[in-house]
Amino acid sequence: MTFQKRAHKILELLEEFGEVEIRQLATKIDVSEVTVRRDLTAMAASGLLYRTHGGAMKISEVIKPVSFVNKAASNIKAKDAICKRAAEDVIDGDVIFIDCGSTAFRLCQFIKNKKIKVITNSLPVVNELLDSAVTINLIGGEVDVTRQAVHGITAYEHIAKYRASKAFLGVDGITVEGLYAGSEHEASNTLAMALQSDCVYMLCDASKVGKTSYLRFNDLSLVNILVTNYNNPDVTEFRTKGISVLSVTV
Amino acid sequence: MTFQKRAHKILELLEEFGEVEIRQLATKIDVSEVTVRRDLTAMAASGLLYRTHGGAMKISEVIKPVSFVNKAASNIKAKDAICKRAAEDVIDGDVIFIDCGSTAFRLCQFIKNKKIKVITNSLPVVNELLDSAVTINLIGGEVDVTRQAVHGITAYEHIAKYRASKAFLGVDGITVEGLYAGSEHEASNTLAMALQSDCVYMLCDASKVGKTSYLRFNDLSLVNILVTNYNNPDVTEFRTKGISVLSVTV
DNA sequence: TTTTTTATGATTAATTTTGATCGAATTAAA
DNA sequence: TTTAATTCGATCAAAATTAATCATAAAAAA
Repeated sequence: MTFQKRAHKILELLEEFGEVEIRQLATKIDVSEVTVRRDLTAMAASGLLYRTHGGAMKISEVIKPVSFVNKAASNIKAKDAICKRAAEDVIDGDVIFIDCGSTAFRLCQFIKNKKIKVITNSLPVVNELLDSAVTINLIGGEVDVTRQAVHGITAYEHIAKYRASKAFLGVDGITVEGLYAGSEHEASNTLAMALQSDCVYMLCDASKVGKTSYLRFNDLSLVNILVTNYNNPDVTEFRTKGISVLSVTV
Repeated sequence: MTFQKRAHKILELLEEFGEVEIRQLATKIDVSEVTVRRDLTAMAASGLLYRTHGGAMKISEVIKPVSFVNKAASNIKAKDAICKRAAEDVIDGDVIFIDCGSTAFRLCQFIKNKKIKVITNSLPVVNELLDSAVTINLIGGEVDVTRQAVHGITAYEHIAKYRASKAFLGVDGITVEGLYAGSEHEASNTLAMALQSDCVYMLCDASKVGKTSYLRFNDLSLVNILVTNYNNPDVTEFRTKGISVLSVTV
C-alpha cells in the first residue's frame, strides 16, 4: 500500500464522515499509527485536510478562525463597558446625539428605557431603539449604504437645527493633538453634533487612543469627556488639556 | 471529542439559543466544566463568541443589520400588480418620491435595478433599497414608531428642498371629491411630496377607490395619474376630472 | 551485486489535552 | 453595605497524543 493509495482512502473516509481518528485509520488501512500520523501530517501540509489531536477533519468542517473573526467583536467588551459607563450620565429629559459607528451603537442597549430624545444619523441605532421608550429624531439626507448612516449637506443642516444636552460620538483616532476621522463625511457629522451639544462625550476603546488617522478634523477642545478603557499613564496628558477622562475596566 | 468538534457544537447551540451556560455545555458535550471554560476562553479570544460570567453569548454583529419590516398584509397581489405597472414608467435618471405605506413599499422590488434617486420617509423602503442600485435620500425628522416612517415639520421642510420628476404616493381614500388621509402627519407628507413633483402617481388598490376617510386634505387636482385595479365604469369620472387612470388586472 | 535511498515500525521523550484543586475575583443576596 | 455563593484563573498531575530517534525492510540507483 503506497502513500498515494492511503491518502486516497483517507480522503474518501473524510468525505464520508467529516472526521477520522488515527486509531481507526491504522486498523482500516492496516498500517501502524505512526505511519498514519505521518500521512496526515503530510496531507495537512498540502492543505488536503485539517489535522486535529488524534485525527483529522475535513477542511470545510473546521471553523476557520480568520474568516469568522469579527475584528471589532474582540472589542465588544471594551465598547460595552465604555457605553455602560457613559449611559450612567444620561438622565430622563436629556436630548442626546448618537453618532454612527460601532462604538456609539452599543450605547443603545443601555438607554432603551430612559425617557429621552435621541437624534441620530445611524440606521442601526434607529432600528435598535424603535421598540423602546425613547423618542427618535432621524437626521435626513443621502444614505451611505456601507456605513448604514445618513451623510451630506442636508444632514449637516439638519443637525444644526437641533440643540442637545449631550453628544455621544466616536472617532477613528484621538491624540492630544486632535481628533481624527476616516472620511470627510464622518468628520462633518461628528463635528456638527459636537457643536450643537452642551457636553461632548467621546467614546473610544483603547485601540483608538493615541492613534491618528486619515483626517485631523478638529483639535481636542471639542471634547468634554473621554470615556475609554485605555489605562495608560498618559491619559493625564488629556486631563491637562482640560478633558475629563472616565476610565473603565473591561 | 476534539476541541474542534466541541467548538462546532458550542457555536451551534449558541446559534440556536443565543446564550449558553457552562454547566449545560459540560453535560451536553460530556466533558468537565474546566474544559468547557477553556474552550470558551479560546473561542472568545478568536472572537467567535462573547464570554459572560458562567457561560457565553452569541456575538451580536457589530452593527445589527437593519431590518425594518413592512407588514403589508392585505391585497398583496393587487398592490404588486399596481406597483409593477407604475414601475414601468420609472426610467434611469429619474428622481422619485416614495411615500410611506404598504402600497408604495411594494414598488421597491420593481425599481431595485434602476439608476435613479429615491427620496423617501419610509424606513422599510430604505431597508429594502439598501442593497440596490438606487441612491437613497432619507427624509429627516421625528420617527413615527408605529408607521416606521419620518414625520413632522422638519420632514416637511426637508421635502420642500428637493424636486422630483415623479412621486409615488398612497392615500387612505380617493373619490372625485378629493383625497383622504388617516392622519394629519400622513397628509402633510403626501401633500409635500406631491407639490415637489412634476408628475404625481397615486397608487390605490380597489379598497381605497371611492372611499373617504378621517381627513380630506386636498382636492383631486393634485393627482396626475391614478394606478389601480379598480375596474368599475365610474373610473371615467376620474378621467373627466383630468386624471389619467392606469387600470391593472390582478 | 552492492550501495544508497526511502518507507515503515518500534521505542522513548516531549507536548498537548484534560480534569482536579484551591485561592482570588465576581456576582447575587441579605 | 456586608455576606454567601458562584465562577474564574492558576497550578499541578494524569492520560493521551505527538515528535524525535533509531533500527529494519523494501525499493531504487550505482
